[in-house]
Amino acid sequence: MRSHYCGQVTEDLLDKEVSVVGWVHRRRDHGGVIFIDLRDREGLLQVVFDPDEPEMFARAERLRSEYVIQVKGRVRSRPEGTINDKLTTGQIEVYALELVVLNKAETPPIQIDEDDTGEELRLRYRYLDLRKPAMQEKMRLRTSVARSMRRFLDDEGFMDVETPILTRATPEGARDYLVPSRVHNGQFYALPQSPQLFKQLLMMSGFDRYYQIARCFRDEDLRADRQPEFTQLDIETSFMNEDEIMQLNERMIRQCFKQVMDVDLPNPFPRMPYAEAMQRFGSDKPDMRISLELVEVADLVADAEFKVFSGPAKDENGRVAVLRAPGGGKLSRKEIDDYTAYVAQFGARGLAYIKVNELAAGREGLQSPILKFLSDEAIQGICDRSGAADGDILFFGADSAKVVNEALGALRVRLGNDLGLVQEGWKPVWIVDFPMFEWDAQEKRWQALHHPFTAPYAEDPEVVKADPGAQLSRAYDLALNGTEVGGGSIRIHSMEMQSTILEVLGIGEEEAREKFGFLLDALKYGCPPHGGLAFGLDRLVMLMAGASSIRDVIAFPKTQSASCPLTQAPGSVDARQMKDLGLRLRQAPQVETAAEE
RNA sequence: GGACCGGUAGUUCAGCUGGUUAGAAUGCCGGCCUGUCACGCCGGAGGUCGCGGGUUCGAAUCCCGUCCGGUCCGCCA
Repeated sequence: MRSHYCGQVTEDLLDKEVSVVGWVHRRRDHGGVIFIDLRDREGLLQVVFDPDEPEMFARAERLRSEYVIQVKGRVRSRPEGTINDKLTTGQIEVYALELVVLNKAETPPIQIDEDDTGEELRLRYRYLDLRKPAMQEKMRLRTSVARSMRRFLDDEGFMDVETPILTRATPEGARDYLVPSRVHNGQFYALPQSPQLFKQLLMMSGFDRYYQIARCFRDEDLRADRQPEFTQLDIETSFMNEDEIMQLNERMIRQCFKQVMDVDLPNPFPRMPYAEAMQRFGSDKPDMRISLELVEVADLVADAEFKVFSGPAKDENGRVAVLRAPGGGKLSRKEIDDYTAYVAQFGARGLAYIKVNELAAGREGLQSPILKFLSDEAIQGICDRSGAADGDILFFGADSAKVVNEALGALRVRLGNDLGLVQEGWKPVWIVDFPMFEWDAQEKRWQALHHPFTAPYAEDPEVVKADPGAQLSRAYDLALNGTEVGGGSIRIHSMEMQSTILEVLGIGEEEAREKFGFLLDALKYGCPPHGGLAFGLDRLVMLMAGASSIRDVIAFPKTQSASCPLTQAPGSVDARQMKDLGLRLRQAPQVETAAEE
C-alpha cells in the first residue's frame, strides 16, 4: 500500500484503507478520542484514534508536535453532526488502524502553525521555519515561476549553459567576493556579479539563444530586496533588436503570470523613456499603480522673492516641482513633519506645502507658510497646473534635479500608500532610452548608467566621444509595481565602440587589456549583434508572493549583516587551511591600554 | 560610514514618568472531559529583563558603551 499525501486523501478514497505519513501538527484529546492533525506539504488531515484499540491509543497519547508518524487507517467521512464551518482539516478523516512513530521530536523552539516569530530565530531554525505552510507555499511559488520560465525558454529554443562561479574580478560595479587561490599564491578568483561577459562570449560562440538561472554575488550592504547572493534569470540572444527582446520577454512574463497566478498582464507592456519617468515620477522604476505625478513649476517661481524656489528654478541643474496629494489637506502638522523628515533622508532641506482649503477663495482659501513669498500669478499657475482641488495638499521640491526627483519620487510612493491611493493589480512598465553615462562629480569622470558593455544609439564612436552626456543607450529596464525586476540592453559588438566606451569611462588601454582583454579579443573574431536581459528572480517571486523581503522567498538567506544564523557563516578557518593559502591568521587587534580620551 | 526602531518566560508581547515577590497570552508538563479542529476546564513548571559599565538607598525602567536583529541613506556598473 503506497503512502498518500494528506491532501490526496479525498472522497474517492472513502472506505478504502490508506497509509499516510506526515508531521504531527497538533494533537487534540477529547475524552476518549484523540485527534491528530497530520501535516505534509499538501495540507492537513485529521486522524482519529479510538480507545477501542487500547494499545495503539496509549501510544497515540504520547504523540507530540512534530513527531513524524505513519498511520494506516480507513478513510471515512466525519460522523453526522460533527461537520461545522470551523473545520480546518476537511470533511474526510482517517480512522487509525496502525500507528508507527518514524521519529520523535523535541518541542520546537518556534511554532510551526503561527507566523509571528522573530526573523533571527526563524533563520536559526530555518529548517523548521520552512515547514510552515506559508513558507512551503512561497517556495513552491518560486519553483513554479522558475519552471514556467524554463519551459517558455526551452520551447523557444534557448540553451541552458552554465558559466563559472570562480572567475575574474571586475573593475567597475559592485565590490567582488574574493576567493584566494591555493595554486597561485597571492592571487584571487572573484565570484561573478553576473554572468554578463560569459553570456556575451557565448553569443560570439554561436549559441544564439542562451539562458541560465544564475547565482550572482555582490559584496555590498544588504536591504530588504538585496542579498549578497541572489538569483537572476539570465538571458542573451544574437540578431535580435531591443524590440524583439522586449517582446519575447514580455511574452515570457505574461505566460508566467498566467500559468502561476492566473493573472492577465497588459499586452503589450507600456514603455516610457527614462527622461519622462524622471520628470513625471522622479524615479526610473515608477510605481504605475499610483496616479500622483510631479509637476514642473520652475518657470512660475523663477522670479519669486523666495530664494529656496528661485535659486533652483534658475539653475540648469535645478528643479522645482509640485506633488499634489488628493485629500492631503487633512494631514496634521505632525504628519507633515514626519514627511519632512522622510524627504530629508534623500537630501531635501525642507518640505514646503500649501493646503488647499477653498480654491474659489483664491489666496484666502489657501494655507501655507510660503504663501507670502509667491505672487498671485504664481499661485494661480501652480494650482492650475497641478490640478489642485479643495481638500488637497501640494508638496514642493526645490533643489538639484537629483534631490527633487529622489525626495518627491519617494514621497509620492509613501503618500500613495499612506493615503490609500495605490490601485490593485499589476502594472509593468518598460523604461527605455536611458542616458549612457552619468557624471560622477566626486571622481570627476563619467560612469556607465548600466554597464560598460551597453550599446549607445549612436553608431559612430567619434560622436560618443564628442558628447558623452548626450548619448542614450539601447538599454531597457522592466519595473513592476515600483520594483525593478529586470534589465538589459543591446550590447556593443564592435571592438572600436567597446574601446571608445572604456576610454570615456576613464579605463585606460592597459587596464582595459588587463581586465577585459579576452572580451576585446573576442570582439575581433566576428561578433554577432546581440543583447539580452536578466530578471531578479528573488524580487519577482517576492512581489508575486506578496512578501515584503526577498529573504522570505530564499530558502537560506543572510541577515542584514550578511551572516547566517543557521550555519554561523562566515566563520574562521583553521591555521592549516590558512597556511595552504599562504595567508596568516589575522593578528588580534592591539588592546588600547590608555584610557579613552 | 550614517539615521531610526527593537532586544523582558520556549515563543509573541505588556511593564520602562526608578520602589514589595517582573505580568499576560500562547507553547510545555500533569489532571479532567466520548467528536474535537485556535476545542474546553483545573493545576504546575518556566525569567542572568542581550552584554558591560555608570548614576542611585534602590535600575527591566535613567545615562554611556557594546553586541545582535530590522528599516532606510550612502553603497548596489
